Order: sequence, then C-alpha cells, then structure tokens
Amino acid sequence: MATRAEVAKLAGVSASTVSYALNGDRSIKDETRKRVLKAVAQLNYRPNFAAGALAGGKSKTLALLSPSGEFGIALIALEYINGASAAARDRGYHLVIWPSQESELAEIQTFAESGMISGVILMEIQFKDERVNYLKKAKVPFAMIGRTEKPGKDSYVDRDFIGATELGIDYLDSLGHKKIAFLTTDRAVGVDTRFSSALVEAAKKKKMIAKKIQVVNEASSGRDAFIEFHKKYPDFTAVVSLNDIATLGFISGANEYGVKIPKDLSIVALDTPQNHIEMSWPPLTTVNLPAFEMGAKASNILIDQIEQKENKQNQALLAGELVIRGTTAKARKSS
Amino acid sequence: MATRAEVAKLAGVSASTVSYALNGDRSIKDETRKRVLKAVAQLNYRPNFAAGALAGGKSKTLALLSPSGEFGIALIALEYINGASAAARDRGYHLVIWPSQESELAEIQTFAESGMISGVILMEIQFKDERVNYLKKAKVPFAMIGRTEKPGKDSYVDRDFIGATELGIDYLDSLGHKKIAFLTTDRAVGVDTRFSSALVEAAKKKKMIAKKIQVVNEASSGRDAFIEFHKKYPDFTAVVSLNDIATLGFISGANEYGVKIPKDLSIVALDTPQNHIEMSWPPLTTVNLPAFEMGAKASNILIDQIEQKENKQNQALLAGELVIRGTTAKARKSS
DNA sequence: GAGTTTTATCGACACGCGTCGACAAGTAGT
DNA sequence: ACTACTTGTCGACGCGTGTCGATAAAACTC
Repeated sequence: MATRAEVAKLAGVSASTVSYALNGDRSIKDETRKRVLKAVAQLNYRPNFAAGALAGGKSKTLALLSPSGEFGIALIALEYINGASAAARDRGYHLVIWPSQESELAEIQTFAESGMISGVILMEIQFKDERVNYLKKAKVPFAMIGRTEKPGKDSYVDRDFIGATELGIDYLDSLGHKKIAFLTTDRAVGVDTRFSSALVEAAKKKKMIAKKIQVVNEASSGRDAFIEFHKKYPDFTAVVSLNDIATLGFISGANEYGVKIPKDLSIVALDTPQNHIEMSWPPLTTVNLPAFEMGAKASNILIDQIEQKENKQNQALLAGELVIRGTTAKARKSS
Repeated sequence: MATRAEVAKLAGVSASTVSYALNGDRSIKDETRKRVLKAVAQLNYRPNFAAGALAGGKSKTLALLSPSGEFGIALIALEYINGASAAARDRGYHLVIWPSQESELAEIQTFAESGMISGVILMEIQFKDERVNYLKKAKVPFAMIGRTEKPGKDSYVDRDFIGATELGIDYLDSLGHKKIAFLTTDRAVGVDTRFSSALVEAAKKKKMIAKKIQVVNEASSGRDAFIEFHKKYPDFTAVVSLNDIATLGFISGANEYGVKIPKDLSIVALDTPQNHIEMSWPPLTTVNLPAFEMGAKASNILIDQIEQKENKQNQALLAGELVIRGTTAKARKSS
C-alpha cells in the first residue's frame, strides 16, 4: 500500500503538504493540489485508517446499536442499517454493528474514548431511554432513529406520523370510506401512541369514525383482530394498520372468513417495510416507510455533528409516500 | 483514557512488559502478570484500537459484504449479521457492514491492505462467484455463508441441505403423506438446486412421489403456485416449500380457495427465517434455518483463519431442527 | 519602498502500541 | 568452574498520519 510519503515524493512536495491538500485545512496552491491528486490516483493511495485515527483522534467509524432485545430484531432494522451504512461510506466513514444489551452500555463510552468509535446511531428509541441519557453524559455524539418523548436538541430522524397518517386517511376518504378501524400495538405510553393519536386526529379532520383495535406484534393477534372487527364493526369498510406483522394475520383472517379484499374491505398499512409488502396477497396499499432514507439521514446528521457542522439541521421527519397497490378500493355501499 | 504507559507505571514495570503480559507472546513471571492485570482493571485500561492496528497491522475488524443486489436484501441477512457480529465481539473483533456492488470489489483489497480489514465474510454465494476468486487472488482472508460449487479448502458455513430436507420429509412420511409437491426457485444451475435435489433424493428414499413447482421469490408467485398445485395435483396431501416468501403466498391461495390447513393440506417450510414464521396463520411447521448460529460460526471460522489456527475445522454444515407448529397434520385419506 | 499581512510550503513531533535486540539472572550440562 | 541455554525484563524504534510552528515568498498598505 502506498503511503503519504510516497505520494509526496511523486508529487514533488512534502508529506504535510499532501495532508493539507487532501484535507483542505490550509490553503494550497491549486496547481500543487492537482499534482498531489494526480499522484494519489496514480498510486491508488488511501490514507491508512489506523494511522489517521491514532494521530487525529478521529476514527471515522460509527457504531449502530442493534438491539437484540426481547422482541428479536425487527426486520425494518435491516433497511435502516443498509441506509446508514451506505451513507456513512459515502462520507468516508464505516459502520459497525453492535448487538447491544443495556448492561454493556458502559462499554460504549470506553470504546469511544479509546478512539474506536466516533459516534453512535440508536434505534428502537423508547419514550424514556436510558441509553440516551448515558450517551449524553458520556459526551458520545449520537443520533436516533426514532425519538424520545422530549428530544430537545438531540439529533434524530423519525417518521412524520402526522404526515403519514394523513396520506392514508385522506386517500381512504377520497374513496368514500367513512367508518374505519385501526390496528395498533399502542402498549402503554410509548412511541406507538404518537401514531395512534395522529391517526385519530387525521380521522377527525375528515369526520370519519375511527375505532381502535388493540393488537400485539404477531400474525395470530392480527387474525384475532379480524374476528373482533368482523363481529363488532360489520358496517365498517376500511382498516388502517399500524403494525406490519399483525396486518398479515388480519388478511389471513379475512381470507378465512370469506371477506374479499379490496371489494368488501380496504386496508392501508402505515408501517410496513418494503420486504413485507410482497409477502401478502393482494399486495398491500401502504404509506411506505422510507427506512433506507431514514438510516442514511441518521448517518449524515451524526457525521455533521461529529464534524461540528453545527449550522446544519439535525432533526428530520420523513412521511413516506402513499403507494396504491391491491388492498384498497371504493367503499362498498353501506347496507 | 488510560494508556499503556500509565498501566506500566502503576504496576511498576516497563511499557513493553505490559504488552507482553497482555498478549502473552513472551514468558512473564506470574506475579508480574498479576500486578499488570490488576493495574489494567484499576485504570479500566483498554488498548487503543488505532494504535494497535497501526503498530501491529492487526485491525481486529471484519467486513461483512452485504449484497445490495437485484433482489434487495434478504431478510435472513439480518440474522446472519447479528450472529456474526455477536461472535466477532466475543472474540474482540468488530464487524463492519459493507453494502457492496461488485464494481467496488477492488476497494476491498485496498482496505485490507490499508490495515482496516482483517477479513471478509461473504453472503449470498453463487456457484461461480467472482468475489471468491478476487479475494483469493488478493489474499484477503474470507469465509462464506453458503458455498460455491467447488469450495475446495475455502472456509464456509452452509446449510446441511440433505439433513434439513430429510428432517422434513421423514416427518411428513411419518404422518402418512405419500404424494407431495415442492416449491422451489431453482433458477438455472445454482445453490437452489442443491436443495431441490436433496429433496428429490430424500423423497425417493421414502418412496414418495415428489413433484416440483417452480416459483419466484414473491408472494404472488406462491399464490399462482397454489392454483397450479390445486389443479394439477388434487390428490396430493402435502407441500414442502423451499422459498419463504412464496410460502406465504401459497397459504393465502389455499385460504382463498377454501382449502384448510392443516386438515386438507400439510405444509413444511424449509428455508424460513425466524421472523417470517410468525407472519403466517396458522404458524408454519418448519425445519428452521439456524441463521444466527451460521453467522456466528462464520465469524469464528474466519477469526481462526486470521489467527492462523490452522488445525481448526474451517467448514461447517448446519441442518437446523424440525419445529412442529400448526401447518402439518396426518394425511387425509385419499379419495 | 519599508512595513504588514496573507499565502503556500516544509520539517518536526506526537499519537499508543507491537516487537526486536540487549541484557541480567537463573538453570543445566559437562 | 566454564559454557550454553532459558527466563524475565527493559529500552528503543517504527508504524503513517494530523497538526503546530517556522519560514520564505507574495500580496497588500500608506
């Protein structure tokens, strides 16, 4: 591997000039820079990662804490990871995956101090999240995918719940649906409630009746939800689902009971990763979750922060887009 | 962060002695080592990652090439990643995720040479895989999850296709199923054919009739497959699926046509990640794919190789276990 | 045109660790 | 008692980079 010294020799400059030409911290004559860049290309030079980290204290490595918690890893995590990783790479950073138990939190600080980690991306944020407090105290730069109850000035990327639900609700409204149910996990006070209450709000604006059906994150629960729905709300014409796994169970239930989708019943899923969409038949109409973009944005926000670009926006909400597929149609005439 | 020098001072020895005490490359008096370890604990010392990599050329970092190819990322990848990452960490390594296009292959060598990467884990291996040739030529240590047509002495972890299919087939046999169909993607000559032919073999042993139904990796294709199955093989009593996504579509199709599972038709899925199992109703009987373990094993094999433990086994096949859930029952009497 | 600031470059050093050679003290062989 | 080897420890150096201070040249200022 070529080193800085070799590049310097080939370009006919000193080693430090090469550094400055590449990192741009001091003014360099344009012609000199070009010579350096040419030499870099010729030798296929790439700064040694370890040396850079050692000398500058900048490891250019981000850690993504991948929670291996009680619910297993959410599928969606993969899209976040890929987005975050791709964006990091575009900016010359690496992303390491860190399956983390909370008990190992202290380790993060140690690693950050040892120069291994420049910053951390957090997923599956809780309303009150210890990890966030810890990272702030430890002064480790971080960005969240999701957000705490009161994120303040902390960096985050999250779903624009209001925007997303409105996309779904407005579309159903335009199809003539006036009575809908929605599936939500909504366990206690938590992130899910943001989604639920945004939905209630959006429905109210359109003067819809919106009833909540509680589910957990399992197909069987979705099936139970269908049975409940079928019994309690026979005249309802549409369902909005806020949980991807339950959606699939719900559809199974409908199939089983001979309820035709979308003729008898329309379904819009609001929180469905790309991979799940192809898993149901008919294909789901969704307000898609731009997970890849969210991951990418999280990386970028974090890197901005690490590099002290403080003027930049460090919070972002993404709504996603309505994608009309096979589970929605005009509301049937109410009998 | 504490440095080696501070540890040395506290323990009353020289810096190099600390090194040797920790890495064990030279003999150290037992009492001295204990003093050093005590000082390490007291200061919460952790060797600086960058310095170690720079000095010794050992980065203790593995890269996992995550193919962002035409089919998108397979869900299963996430379980591999988590397994690989956890195992790597247990051995003091890190795992970085590398969304890779083939065009960027050359980059890998550069990174490996620049000391950033000690080894590479490859997924989604093709029968003829350019990446493998490249890595061999570049002398970058690597391990595969999956394997090429002729892996030779290359390191890999793969599914034990024969074992896995036999688990499924033998179970169906024990339930009295004698005529079965199987769903496979089996596109041209490739990894899928290993699975297919293992299945044909296993069925032959049990004197079953086994008919192949071609699918692609989509729910809709699974639904089409059901329709084909229903028409062509009305007297068949069981289906083995080798493709997870298609399985779900197949079940939707059965629901739609009023075919009851498992009463009328048994289904065993052989290639189903944990997360998908909960997505169907009834829950799938599977020969589960031990993806986490496979990822972990891949890391361990790779690290053994990097650390030159050449005596160790560097190839492994894992069959998984039969998990009986809700989609299998005794064969119905053939009419 | 003398003084002052800016621009462009260089040399030197530090970052924290792995590892080689040196060396003192101990052990074994004869 | 002399050599030959082993054990345990130390000092010194180098890995390749970022960055500070110095310096020479160029560009302004009045």
